[in-house]
Amino acid sequence: MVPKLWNETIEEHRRAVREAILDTTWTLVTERGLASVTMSQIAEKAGIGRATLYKYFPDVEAILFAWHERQITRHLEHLAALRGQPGEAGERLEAVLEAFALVSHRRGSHGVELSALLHRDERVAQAQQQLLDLIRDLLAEVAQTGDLRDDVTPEELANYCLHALTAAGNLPSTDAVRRLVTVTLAGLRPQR
Amino acid sequence: MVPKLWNETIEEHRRAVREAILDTTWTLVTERGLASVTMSQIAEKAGIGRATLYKYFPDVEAILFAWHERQITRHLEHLAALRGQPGEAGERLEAVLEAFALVSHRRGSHGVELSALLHRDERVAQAQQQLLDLIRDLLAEVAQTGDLRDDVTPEELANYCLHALTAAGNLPSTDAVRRLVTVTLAGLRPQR
DNA sequence: GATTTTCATAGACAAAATGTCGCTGTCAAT
DNA sequence: ATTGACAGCGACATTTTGTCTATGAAAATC
Repeated sequence: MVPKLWNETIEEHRRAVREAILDTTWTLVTERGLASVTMSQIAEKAGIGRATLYKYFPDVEAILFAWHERQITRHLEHLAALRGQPGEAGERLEAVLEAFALVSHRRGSHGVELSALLHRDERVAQAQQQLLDLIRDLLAEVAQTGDLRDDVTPEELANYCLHALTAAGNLPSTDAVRRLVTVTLAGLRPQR
Repeated sequence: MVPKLWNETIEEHRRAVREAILDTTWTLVTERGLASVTMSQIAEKAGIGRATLYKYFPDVEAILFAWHERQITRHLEHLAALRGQPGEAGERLEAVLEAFALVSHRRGSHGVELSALLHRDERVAQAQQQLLDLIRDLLAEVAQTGDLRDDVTPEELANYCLHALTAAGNLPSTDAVRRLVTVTLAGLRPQR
């Protein structure tokens, strides 16, 4: 799993080992379930000594934190790119929300499982906050155009959006995800 | 923690021990976090022998499953009672959704944490399904009155509701929870 | 009322997992 | 070429786990 001899620089090597640990751990979690994953198993499957593993992470939870942080960061980059594109604020909002819903849909109930479990972690919470900020700011933009209800703050609406869209994890088809986005957006519009 | 001598019937005693195990485990989880909770700790804190604990539950995960099942059952009874009261379908829907949101609000992020983690369990999934069914049926009733959008099935709308309302766990005040319910309901109404 | 059966409890043991220390060998800087 | 830094891992003490068995109290039977 991990190159035995260091062909690259040492820093690059450490990064590669770290990645391998993260991937291996995630594989084990999806295969055997969360509770049965041990440091011993991870080390063996990753092809490194158990003591070495402890040089990288203090325990299984820390590995899962790191894995989840990596996931969130990737998704954040994706969503930030969508948000930064040219166009109407309303359209960009829809694009971002749909992208988030599709991510939730792909990872199914597994991802939700962990994201909830790991909420307590400092860095994960921070990444989640960035996600919330991104939506909040976009909602504030939409508010400028008058296409947003004004009886609830963008902050609270962003919180509503993220939770509502995690429902995509339970849906069977991408069509259903589309409908979910539509419904969620309907909650945001100004009320007569 | 647990009565040493059996003053009650034996069945009653077992139930009491079981409850004590559930409560103790939950206390430990909230105090020290999920990963650090062991069967040894639980047995010690509950005041029973470790081997005895294994007669009740095979591992920590099973205890958490049971705890969560108990929680869901309690909430289900509460919500079912609200649903069965007399009155307009729309009003009962609002009452049920608000009650669910308040439950999510009270347990904060902790409860959500676990409810997600434990989704894989058979019985918990079943209980969650009952919750979904309850909302779905109520939504179908509302549909009869024409106060529900008809481009999405009650099934999917129920899924949307439950997830959107778990956002209450992140909210600071019950006023904010009220607003969340309002927004969520807005997503359900027929679109012009 | 005496007995037998049932079963809750916990002591004890083996196996597994954990966390750490120290030695070995490689990389990088001087 | 020498040396400091550090990745890797063997090995040990400790903790946790899972199970087996003995003890004794409650319930059932006679």
